[in-house]
Amino acid sequence: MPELPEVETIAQQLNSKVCGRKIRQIRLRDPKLSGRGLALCTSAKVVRVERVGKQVVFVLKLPPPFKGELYLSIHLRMTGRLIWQDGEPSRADRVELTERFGKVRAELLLDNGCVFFFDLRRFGTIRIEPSYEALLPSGIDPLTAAFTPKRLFELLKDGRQNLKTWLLRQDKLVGIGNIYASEILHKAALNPFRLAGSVTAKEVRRLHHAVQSVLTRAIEYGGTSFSDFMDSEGKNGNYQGYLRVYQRSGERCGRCGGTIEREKQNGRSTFYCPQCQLLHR
DNA sequence: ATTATATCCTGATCGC
DNA sequence: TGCGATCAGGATATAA
Repeated sequence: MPELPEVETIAQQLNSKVCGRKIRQIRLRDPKLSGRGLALCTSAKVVRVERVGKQVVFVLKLPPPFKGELYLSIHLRMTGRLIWQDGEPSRADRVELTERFGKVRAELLLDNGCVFFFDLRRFGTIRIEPSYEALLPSGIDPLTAAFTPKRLFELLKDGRQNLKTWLLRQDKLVGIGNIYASEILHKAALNPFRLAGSVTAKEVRRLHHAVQSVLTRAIEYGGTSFSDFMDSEGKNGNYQGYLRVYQRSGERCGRCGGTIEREKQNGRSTFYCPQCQLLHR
């Protein structure tokens, strides 16, 4: 389940492989995927690969006579994976990859290798946009300078949802999913059941710091691998060893020794320590 | 207008 | 052994 750190990891890795390379062809192997605009990408050059929200975006420069850039966005949703393979993929390569990751949903053939898109549950999407603005989600990216405690406070202040559910809202902050929402609230020692709008200025500063530090640290460790995430090399991330609450119900809280619990909020599991996170409501 | 819920998918797991 | 039910959760369409 790729969230911001996992998508960032994949985008960085792919960028190092395909920056400056030429796209030879894009093949869609799943009729559920829209092929709109994809033909335009043939012979385009990859300017860079970057993360935009939770999307992996290939910034493309079109061959003459076209002008300007084109944006190929892949959203991995729940189970999407992008796996890089050097050189021309052989029949044996495909067989091996399919055994590991399932059916190929799409493939991007470049002049130095191939990006395979696997996606067990097929929630992921591919789309082409003619402008960068069209890609931008409405929420603010928590790893940009625009994300300040003041801004966070303003966003939170009218929130009538519980804090945990609020953190998952991509129209407010982009990139946080179910794993990091729990981790962030634990780090900030905040009650997941609190009304978002009830958080004080002091608490907002703690939350702001927790958002940035948890996400940054997770990127440093190459993301979290639970069941579905693997990087573009097909390897696991390492942050799962540093998770404090997620999937740790029944274990001891590393901060206060309390027992971590799991509870559903709006249909999604939340992991938290009742002893050090429920002090304020 | 804002928030809650159903939906999309498939494989793993569980109780009977 | 097998079968149906449940769970996992990102984002969106639809309902409340």
